[in-house]
Amino acid sequence: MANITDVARAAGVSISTVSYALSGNRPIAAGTRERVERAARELGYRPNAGARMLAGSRTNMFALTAPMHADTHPPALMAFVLAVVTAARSYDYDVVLLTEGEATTGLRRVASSSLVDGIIVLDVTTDDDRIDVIRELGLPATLIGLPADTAGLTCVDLDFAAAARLAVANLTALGHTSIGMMGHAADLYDRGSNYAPRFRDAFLDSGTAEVSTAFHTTVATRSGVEESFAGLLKQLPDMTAMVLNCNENVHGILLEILRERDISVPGDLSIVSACSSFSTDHFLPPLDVIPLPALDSGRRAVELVIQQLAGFPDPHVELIAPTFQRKSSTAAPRPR
Amino acid sequence: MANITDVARAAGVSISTVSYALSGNRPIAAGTRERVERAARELGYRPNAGARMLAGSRTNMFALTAPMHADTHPPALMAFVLAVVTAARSYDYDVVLLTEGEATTGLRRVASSSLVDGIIVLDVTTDDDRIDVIRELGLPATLIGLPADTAGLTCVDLDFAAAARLAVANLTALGHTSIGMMGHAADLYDRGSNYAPRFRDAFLDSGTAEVSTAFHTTVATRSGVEESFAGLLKQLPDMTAMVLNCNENVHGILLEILRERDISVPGDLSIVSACSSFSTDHFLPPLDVIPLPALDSGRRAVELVIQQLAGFPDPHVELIAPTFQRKSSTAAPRPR
DNA sequence: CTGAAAGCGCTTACAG
DNA sequence: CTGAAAGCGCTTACAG
Repeated sequence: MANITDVARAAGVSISTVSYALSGNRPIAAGTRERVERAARELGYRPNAGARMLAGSRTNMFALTAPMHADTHPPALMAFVLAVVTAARSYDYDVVLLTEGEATTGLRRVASSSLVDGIIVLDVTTDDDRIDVIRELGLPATLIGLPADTAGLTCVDLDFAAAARLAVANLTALGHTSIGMMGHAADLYDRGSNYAPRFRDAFLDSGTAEVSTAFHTTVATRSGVEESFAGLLKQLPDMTAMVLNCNENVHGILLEILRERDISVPGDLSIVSACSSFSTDHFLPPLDVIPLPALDSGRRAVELVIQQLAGFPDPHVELIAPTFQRKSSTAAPRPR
Repeated sequence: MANITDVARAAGVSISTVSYALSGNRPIAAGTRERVERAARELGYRPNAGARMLAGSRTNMFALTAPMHADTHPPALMAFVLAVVTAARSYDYDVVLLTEGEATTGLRRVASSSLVDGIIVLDVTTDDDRIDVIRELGLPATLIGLPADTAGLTCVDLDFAAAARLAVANLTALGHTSIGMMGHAADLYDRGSNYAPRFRDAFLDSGTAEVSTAFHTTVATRSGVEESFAGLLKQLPDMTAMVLNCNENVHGILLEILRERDISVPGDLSIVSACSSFSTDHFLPPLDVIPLPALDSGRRAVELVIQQLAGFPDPHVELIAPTFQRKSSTAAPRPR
């Protein structure tokens, strides 16, 4: 493995010139830079990571803490993880993964050993143990998700309330006035996560004198979905549209039930899938969707850590605006 | 952040004694070691990661290359990723995640910058670009999955052929003689992955004069599952048992179809779910399952890299024996 | 049983 | 525009 001395010798310059030429940290004569670059290329030189961390002010490493607990939807978590890694690489950062088992201790460890320059926190819950550690460490960090107290923290998240309003707005624009929402399992609304209640509350608040809304939790089984659907129909006998904020299986089961009962989508019932981490294209019909923006969230989280590293702390909460993707599952309600 | 000099001063010893006392790399008087340990604890000392990498022969970092392509089942990938990270941590190793976008270049990069001591390769396909790079780099590495040519490589994988035989053996032991297999989508058998065909071939080879077997690919939609099921019944009109080697949605859809047709499980039809990365407990009935051993695979992959680091290369393929978990979806076939 | 010192490979002030 | 040198914080042969 060629080191900086080898490159300097090959290029006929000093090692400091090699360092500066490759890092761009000071102006170098064009000819010199070219000779250095060629020598580096020919020798397959890559700066030693450990030496760089030790000598420089940056480690070029982020920690990504990605716990996996009962409520975690693995595909969604995976999407965020990949988004963060990809975004980090675009800034020449590598990502060290920290798991549930070593959540707070892992953060302390990577921070105090100066392994990482910054931290990205995934799947934040309302009262998350990791939050206090993040505050205490004072390292650049961005949370994806909202804890109860965001003071002093930088957070990115989908605007779940706006997503609910957007779903309803699209349906009311088509003429719907009776809209049911099939939600997650009940315990998700009681436990630490807050995205589910944020969506639900904004959905219910969208109800007006003209537009009736109703909400029902859903257990992700056949009977659970049947019960949820029946519960919504009981509250809204004239329901012509549904907003789904629940997992992929529930989507499939619901469409199944509708098919059996000859309720056509979108003829008899319009459906919008909201905050979904999966594609809705394989459903019959493909469902209109407000996607969970994993890619945007990951990219933005990385950008915000990079900004903090550049000396602009500016703690704040950034809510990502939802987008509506029209597929084939919404239409005007049938005239009565 | 306290460094080794601070600890040495506090403990009244030299920095080499601190290093040796904490690493255990040479015998230290008990009293001295205790003083050093206390000083380190009180100062919250943690060796600087970069300095350690540079001075030592180890970086205490692994690279985990986890591509996500069309055939990847995200929850399964996530399970392997978490298993590897957890296992690595038990050896005081951190894991840097490499994604699809930077598969081969990422491996070269982390290797030539001496960022990692070893590599774990996930989701290996038959002709995987990363394999040549792994061979070329010569770093300790373990693949989870089997490439076409395993010469010189260390590989861990579930014994998919044994899993197929185990599924069939459990069913024949109950008296079944006509067993259908619902497989993945057709293109998975044509493309790079080899676990799917390994399972299928061993399944079909389990057929004997007494036991008939049939296989059908399955598209993960309602109509796809119906078609697959019909295809199996056509080949095996007396089918009394099924082996599922397909994704979670197909499981749910199949059970749905059976319920509609009043085919009871396991009364009329026994079912075994094979090589599944998800729990089968939430199905009605909970399905007997041969789990995909993500935890074991990850742990074993890490152990094998650690062994290579210790100077025992010993390239070989290690197939993990499948295990059968009885739930409530198999029974003796109804007497005709 | 312990210490003084070399050296790992960089980055970056300090000089010219 | 470039170089010589200090220094980052460790590990580990070398000495005693």
